[in-house]
Amino acid sequence: MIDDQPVVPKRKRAPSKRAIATRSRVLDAAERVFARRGFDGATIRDIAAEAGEPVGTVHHHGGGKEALFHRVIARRAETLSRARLDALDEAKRMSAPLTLEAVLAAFLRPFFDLSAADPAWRDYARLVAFASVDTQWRGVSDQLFDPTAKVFFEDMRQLLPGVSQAQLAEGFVFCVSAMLALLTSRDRIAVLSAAPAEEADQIAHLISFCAAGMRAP
Amino acid sequence: MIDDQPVVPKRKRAPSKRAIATRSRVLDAAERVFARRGFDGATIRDIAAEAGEPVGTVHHHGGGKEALFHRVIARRAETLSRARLDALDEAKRMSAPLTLEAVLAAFLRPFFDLSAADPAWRDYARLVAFASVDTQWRGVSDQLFDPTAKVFFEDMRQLLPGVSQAQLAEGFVFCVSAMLALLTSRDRIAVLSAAPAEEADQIAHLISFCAAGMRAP
DNA sequence: GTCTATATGTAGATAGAC
DNA sequence: GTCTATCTACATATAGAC
Repeated sequence: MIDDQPVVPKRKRAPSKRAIATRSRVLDAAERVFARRGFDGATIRDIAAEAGEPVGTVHHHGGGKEALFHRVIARRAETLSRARLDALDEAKRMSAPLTLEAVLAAFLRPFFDLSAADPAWRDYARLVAFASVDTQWRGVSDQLFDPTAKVFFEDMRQLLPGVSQAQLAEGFVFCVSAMLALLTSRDRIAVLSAAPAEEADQIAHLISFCAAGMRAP
Repeated sequence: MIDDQPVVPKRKRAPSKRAIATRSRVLDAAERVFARRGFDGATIRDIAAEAGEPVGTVHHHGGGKEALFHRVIARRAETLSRARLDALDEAKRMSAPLTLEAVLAAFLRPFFDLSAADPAWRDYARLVAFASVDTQWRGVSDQLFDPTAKVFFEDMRQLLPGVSQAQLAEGFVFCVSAMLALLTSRDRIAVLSAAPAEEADQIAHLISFCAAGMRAP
C-alpha cells in the first residue's frame, strides 16, 4: 500500500469517442427496457438487443445489472434537480411575494418540460415510478431526490405557516405521487375523460390541484 | 363434443377443508411475497417457502405464476369494491345534501379500514401499487377496479357541475395515486414530517386534500 | 391433494480471443 | 473496448409416486 499513486487513480485513460457513444447507447437502451419492464422484469439480453450490442458490452459498460439500473436512474437525476432549483430561483426573482403556486410549478414543471423536449425523459419517469414503488430502490431514489425536495419543502413551510409539518409532509408526498401519475398514466386519464387533453392544461390542473390541496387546512 | 355433461362441468367435487386451508395459505404467502418483491422479483420458490408448502403445491393451487398473481389481486377486489359501494350508499342515506367530502371518504376510507383490521390488506395495497405502475397489469386492475371507480366518478360529476370531465378525470387519478402513496409510503412521510403521525389524521388530511384539489377550478 | 424429482429453459456473469 | 462462447445457478413447470 506504499508508493501507490495518490492522484487520479481511477479512469486509467480518457475513453475514446466511440466508447463514449457505445456507453451512451447502452444506457439509453437500458433506460427504455427498465422503463417498460421494471428492474426484475428486464434482462441484460433484452437491453443488449435494444442497444444493438453484444451482451458482454452491456456488462462492461453497465457493471452488472444492479449497477446499470443505479447508473441509469442517477444519470438524469442531477439534470432534473438543477432544472427544479433553477426554476425556483427564477420564481423567486420574478414573483414578489412568492406564491405557493410558483413554488409548486418550479418543482413539478421541469419533469414535463424535459419530457416534452426529449421522449427519453418520459421513459425515465416510468423508471422513477417503478423505483418509487419498490422498497429495494427506496434508498437510491431518496438519496438522489430528497436533498432537492427538502429545499422546496422548506419554502412551502414558509408559505403555509398555519399548516403542521406532518400535514405538509403528507401533502408533499401526495403532490409527487400525482405528478408521477400524470407523467405515466395519461392513457388512464384519457379513458375516464373520454377525450384526449392537452398536456399543458393537465399540468396547470396538476398545479392548481396540489396548491389547493396543500392549502386545504 | 356430443353428449358431454352440460351442467356443472367444473369443480368435480367440493374441496376438503384441508385443501381449502392449504390454498388459502398459498394465496396468503403469495400476497406477502408479491407485495415485497413485485411480480417479476418474486419466485414460486419464495412463495412456497413462505407458505411452508412444497413447490408443486403452489403450482397446483396457483395455476402458474401469472394466474397466481391474478388470483391474488382479484381475491380482495370484490370485498374492496363492495365496502366502497356500501359506504357510498351509507353516505347517501346519512348526509343530505351529499357532499364531495362524503363521496371521497366513501371511496378512500375502506382500504384503510380494512388495512387496520387485517395487516394482509396492507400487503394487498403494495401489490396494487406494483400492478398500477406496471403496464403488464394495467388491464387487470382496470377490469377489477374501474366499474366501481366509474360509479364514484359519476357522483363527483354531479357534485361539481362546473368542472370539465377532463379535469375531473385528472383529479380522480390524482386522488387514487395519493391514496396509494399514503397506504404504501408512510415511512417516507414520517421522514419528512420528522414525527410519526396518527393514521386517522392522515386519512382525514388525504380526504381534505383531495376535496380541495377537486374543487380547485 | 400432496409432495419429490426432474425436465427444460434462460438468467446474470465472465474468460479470453480479437 | 469489443465480442463470442460458455459457466453456473436458478427460474417455471410438470410427471408421477404416494
